Amino acid sequence: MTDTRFATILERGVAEIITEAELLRLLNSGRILTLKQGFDPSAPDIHLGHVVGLRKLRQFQELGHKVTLIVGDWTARIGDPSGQSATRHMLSPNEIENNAQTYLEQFFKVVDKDKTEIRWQSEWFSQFTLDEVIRLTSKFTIAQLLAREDFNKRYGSGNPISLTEMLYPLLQGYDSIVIQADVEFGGIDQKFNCLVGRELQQSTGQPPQQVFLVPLLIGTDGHQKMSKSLNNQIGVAEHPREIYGKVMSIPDPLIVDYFELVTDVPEEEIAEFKKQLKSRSVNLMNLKKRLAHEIVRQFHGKQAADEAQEYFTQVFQKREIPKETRTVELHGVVDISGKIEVEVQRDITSLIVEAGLAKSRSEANRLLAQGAIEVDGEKVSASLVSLKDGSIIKVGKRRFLRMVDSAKRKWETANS
RNA sequence: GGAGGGGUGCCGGAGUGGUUAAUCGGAGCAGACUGUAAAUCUGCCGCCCGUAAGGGCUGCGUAGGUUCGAAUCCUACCCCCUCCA
Repeated sequence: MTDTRFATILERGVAEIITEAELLRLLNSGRILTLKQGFDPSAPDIHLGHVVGLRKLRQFQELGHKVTLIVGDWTARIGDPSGQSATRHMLSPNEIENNAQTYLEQFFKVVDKDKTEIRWQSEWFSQFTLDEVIRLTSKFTIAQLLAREDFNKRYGSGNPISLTEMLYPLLQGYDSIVIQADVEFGGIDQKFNCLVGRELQQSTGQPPQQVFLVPLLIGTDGHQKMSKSLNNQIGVAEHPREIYGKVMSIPDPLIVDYFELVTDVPEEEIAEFKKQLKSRSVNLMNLKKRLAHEIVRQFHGKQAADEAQEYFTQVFQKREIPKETRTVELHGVVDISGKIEVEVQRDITSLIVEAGLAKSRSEANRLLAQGAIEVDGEKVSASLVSLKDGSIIKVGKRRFLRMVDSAKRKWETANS
């Protein structure tokens, strides 16, 4: 915009900035800004949806600013307002601690640890008195809270809203006062909560924080925002192959969004992609492979990304057996007298249940009946199958198992 | 304080005495097609035993009861929601 130095940071992957002019002024002031980011330790796993905002934090850090990460151990205790039947159990201090730990590990895959300060809500909320609660709540009216879209919808349609849900944004806002946040980051769905922080800061004479809202990333289902509870997420801590595969499975129209929001691929290149997509002069699958590679590399390094790509090509495009497969001991190939039996009969359904390729015996039976099980490339229909050392069992498209008989191997080395 | 509505499988939501492991939709899984895309078609979709045919167990908020038989009827209890005050 006005300043080319901040062009990318203020334009790419941004849903809304409140207020942009003020934020620009702060950026130009030369002051080290306090960037606020909060999280509830109730959901420790970070997925690509979170990464959109975290990447922004990172970009600000690269300009020299400082992140203050707030561990919402108190808001998590109240329970995030979203479930109707959500019988949310109180998190134990232990769980919170563990969740926070997991979260931090993943958080610092994106955000610079050295420029981050971690604060716990309990530092201030555990001392909170009723007097302070009353003072805090007195600053807001029901009408103000009902202005929030989701509350309003629920209220209008006769759905319940609990008091603690109303308290939630106030607590989050209070955090901003304590750490004197200059900018709060969040997804566009956090707009209301962040704005409450602004109001609260003003009411105590603090300059109001700027609010930096990023778009919500659509999940692998192609419709709804990425979220763990919708099971359409791609977690940053997932296995590289898994991340790669999940990216490959996103619907095509999402490709450009993903490039923009979760990769560093330059804007010009993305513009080129768009052009190519329009004229259909690019192979979509290759573009997607590039995307998947970029994303895996970001969290697990180039080597892992290469490996995941190779795996994908091999297993899904060429339909080959992956090089490394889980192995399972196949007993009984060598009989008591030491003679080698070439094959052994095994009950395939119980075998794949034991190996964890199917959840239950019933499921295994179903898979068998549906022709989803192959042994050494041959579809299996009876439950008794002949296996030998080195046999490969394939269940569905992507579950593999290699049978190994170490006794046989030993026998062979001993007799050679 | 008063009145009313409701608790069914992962989710939504039918079902008011037997043919109900429970209609239907979504999600999920598998097969065909394929680019682990989209679209489409087909099948599956509680657990256990059985190669199979088949059998057993558990299940409609909880606990009892009526009945040859209950998600469905009765009793008590628990929980949730809405409206009025």
